[in-house]
Amino acid sequence: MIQKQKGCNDLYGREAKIWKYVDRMIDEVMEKYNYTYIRTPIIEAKELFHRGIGETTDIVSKETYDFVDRGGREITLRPEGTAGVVRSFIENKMYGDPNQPIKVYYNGTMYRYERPQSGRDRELTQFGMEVLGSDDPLTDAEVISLAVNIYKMLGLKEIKVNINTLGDNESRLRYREALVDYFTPHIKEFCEDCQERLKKNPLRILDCKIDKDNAILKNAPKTLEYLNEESRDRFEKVQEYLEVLEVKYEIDPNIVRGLDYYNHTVFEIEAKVEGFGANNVLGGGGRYNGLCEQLGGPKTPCIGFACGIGRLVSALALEKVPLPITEEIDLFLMYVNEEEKKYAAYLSQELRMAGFIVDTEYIGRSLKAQFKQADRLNAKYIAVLNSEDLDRNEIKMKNSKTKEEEIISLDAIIYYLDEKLGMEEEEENHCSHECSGNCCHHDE
RNA sequence: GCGCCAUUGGUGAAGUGGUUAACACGCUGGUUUGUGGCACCAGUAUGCAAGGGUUCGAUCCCCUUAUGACGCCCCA
Repeated sequence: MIQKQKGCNDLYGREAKIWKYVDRMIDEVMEKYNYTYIRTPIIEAKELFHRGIGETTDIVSKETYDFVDRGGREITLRPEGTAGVVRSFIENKMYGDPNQPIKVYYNGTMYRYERPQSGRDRELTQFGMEVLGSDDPLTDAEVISLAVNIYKMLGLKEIKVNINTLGDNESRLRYREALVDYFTPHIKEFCEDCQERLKKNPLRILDCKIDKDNAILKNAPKTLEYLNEESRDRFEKVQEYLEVLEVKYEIDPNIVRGLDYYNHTVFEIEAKVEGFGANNVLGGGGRYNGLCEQLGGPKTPCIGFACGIGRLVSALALEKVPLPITEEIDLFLMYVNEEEKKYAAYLSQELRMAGFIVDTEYIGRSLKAQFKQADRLNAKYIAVLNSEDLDRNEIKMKNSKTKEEEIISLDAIIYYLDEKLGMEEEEENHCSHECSGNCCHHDE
């Protein structure tokens, strides 16, 4: 048997409906914030990621899918969304658009050659947004609140926002040096990974899981102490705007983002749900004022955010958030003989065009089995086609719930369904029944 | 890249170095000459991830590969 590739997933059935729903909600919220959709290619020049994300990051040094195409070009499957968006911004000269800043969002698959585990796949779907062309701290706050609002809109309650600032390049470099100076005399007391990190990315030592209780680590210099005045003011402004936007957040000086291009504001949004695996970060982002220039474009301040949809969907499931996913059809058409079957085919098409969700029998089941099938499909109504009825221009309709049967005129079927289904909907809106799961969507 | 555990019908799974691989659900048919969801009866893996090895004999032991779960590194 040919199996799917490691760490990739087939999406179908109920799960696919959930993803589609999440996609729709993302579109809806993004539209309100006036972000426009952008789709960039999954394949890009290898160089884009090497120059953009940083040669030393693991993501680029050992986790990309690289190949040489038939024309000898070095291609990489995108491991994240930002680099492609910035490439597009430069290539399409969006910086020349009078309508600044450019606010875009994307939603697509990314590829990382990693060992799969809980919350991590090789093919992952992320949505994210980028604001290109503004250094206003309000954009930082807005991107964070936008992300939070998407989670809220979907019904997630247990989320936590952690923010930090890396400062501008000058502050960042000074801090990095201070850290190296601080840790170097004691590095032997730390784990092997940390010894390696001291050389490659000393900021990472700060959130080491093994050495987290080490007093030396706890007393390590904090980013905030190394900010120059401008960076500190900027960070304060971001916090002021977050308060205006009523976003609850915590400052976590240990947040270090994985990609080299970040400076100033960085943030992560965690799901605080029982049962989430080791990877409980739903999404993260930050400001990257240097990336555009680094990729050969004009100096352009930008900020962005990205979220793994797989993790988001898991969080929704773990929090048991009710979703408006319908798994019902309006009508199932049953038949036995060929004449009835032809009429069923014709009638189902007519009714579908009239706006109803209609299904019928395709594999020659017995009438009894067709009833079971209608039941499985959660058909609200069942039409039992009978040659004799049809000859009289009539059809027998059965309400699945009440078991009531009525013989009605074929000419009246659309009117009949409209009325009956409309009544049901009204009942649902009043929500007289116990919704134990996913039939109703309650606004808070 | 490293570690640990796993892989048995449509599904959830039990199980053993040796004639017919439990049980449950589902599915199909019947009891019911065209009305289901209940009940009862019958049928439903020549097969235990793939390949190789050990053995008189392997689903069970060993090796390799693939995939899955979880963790480390790293990251969303």
